Amino acid sequence: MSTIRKKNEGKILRAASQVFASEGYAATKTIDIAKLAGVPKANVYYYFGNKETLYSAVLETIIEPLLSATHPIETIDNPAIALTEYIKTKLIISRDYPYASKVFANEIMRGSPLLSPEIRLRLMNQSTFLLDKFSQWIKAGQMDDVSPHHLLFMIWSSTQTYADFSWQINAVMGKPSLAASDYDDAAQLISQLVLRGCNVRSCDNTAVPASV
Amino acid sequence: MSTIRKKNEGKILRAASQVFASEGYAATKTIDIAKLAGVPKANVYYYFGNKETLYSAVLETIIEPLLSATHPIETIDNPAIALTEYIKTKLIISRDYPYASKVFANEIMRGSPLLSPEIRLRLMNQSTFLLDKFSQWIKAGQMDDVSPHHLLFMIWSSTQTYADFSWQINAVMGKPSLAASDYDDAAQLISQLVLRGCNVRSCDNTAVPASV
DNA sequence: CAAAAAACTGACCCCGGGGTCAAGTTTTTA
DNA sequence: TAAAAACTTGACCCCGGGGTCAGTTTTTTG
Repeated sequence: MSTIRKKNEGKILRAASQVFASEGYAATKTIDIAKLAGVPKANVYYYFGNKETLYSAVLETIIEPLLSATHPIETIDNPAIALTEYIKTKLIISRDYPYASKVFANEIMRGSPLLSPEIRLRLMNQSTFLLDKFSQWIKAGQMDDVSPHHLLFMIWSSTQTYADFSWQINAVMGKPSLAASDYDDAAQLISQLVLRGCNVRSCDNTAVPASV
Repeated sequence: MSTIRKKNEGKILRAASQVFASEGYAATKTIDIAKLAGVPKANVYYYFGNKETLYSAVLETIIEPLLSATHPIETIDNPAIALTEYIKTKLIISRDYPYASKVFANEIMRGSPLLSPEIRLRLMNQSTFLLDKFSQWIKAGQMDDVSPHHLLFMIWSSTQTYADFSWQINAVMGKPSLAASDYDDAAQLISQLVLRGCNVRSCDNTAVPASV
């Protein structure tokens, strides 16, 4: 791929992420993406063919980070550390890919009509893996007998919310945007609720946050 | 208001909730609302004037339940019971108003461009009230010194997610729709995480769920 | 350095969906 | 029971936005 192509696809993709995130797929006008990217509208079509392909390309950008977010759960034995790291990773995704995260969330809300079946499958496999892992930990007595499904939904939603509802969160926090420390605070709170709430045992008792 | 008007406005409003929820504002065609309601498109305009007014009317339907959800926090002194009831109420809203909840969530995600300033204000006041209450409990030593903001976001997101991401949740649960007991399980899990996670003290120790 | 390939762009097409309207029909009112 | 008010509806208008294209410029290739 020529460097010109790479550069322009990048510009358009970044602009598209922003506009799709703030307007939603249907309300997005390709002319607005073009304007934000600083290219004529016809160029958007030259590089991506049509609006839906461009949208799919935006979706693709978040899949990789999303699929590798489970890395801590796959590689760390200690459930307290694994969960803490997973939560941290999910929050970092919300922070570092705010636009694509939002686009992805919207897609899922609509029943993922434009998501490729292959990606759907990989995401379903990932959630099955997570549920299995939680069940194992419960069986092994490493955490209380909570519902793995609902625990998973809680972790997903409370981390994802920082991207999806950033407007609301900024308003309630009374600031125009969150600082790195705010994400740290969120990670700390969510981890604490999960670890203490499920009574997660840590082998080396370094992972459970100190109580007051 | 004539009964004919009431009946038809109701039909159209219910249809509109569904279509707006599943398609989003921009992608919704008024003809689809009309079809679902079983009336000609011109009737939709006869009763609601235009698409945006109809959309606002749908939004209005969820405001009342949403604003009264804080009732437990306002009236119950015991934080353990108050929080448990609040979480339960929020989940019931997700369950009983799945369409309007989704429409509302979408509106908030977009920075609430179509929400009336008056409602915005009332919602902001409500969140300030909740934050104050949490702070009071912390100050009074009734719960650990957690971040009220992040705790609030966690409660909002983990209850709201059952409406917003119902597709995903049903898929991961492996069923076409959730049963009442699933919502009970969710309420139980979320309450447990909050109460134990924040070490909420209950005056009469009936509210903290038993550990395993 | 020519000619082929890639990139660029303004002008244009076209259709789908929001919204209107005029001519009805039904219901209410006095 | 008549006429006013409320309701119904098919047909229509219109424009905005997705998408195209032909002609040009720039870059690459051999």
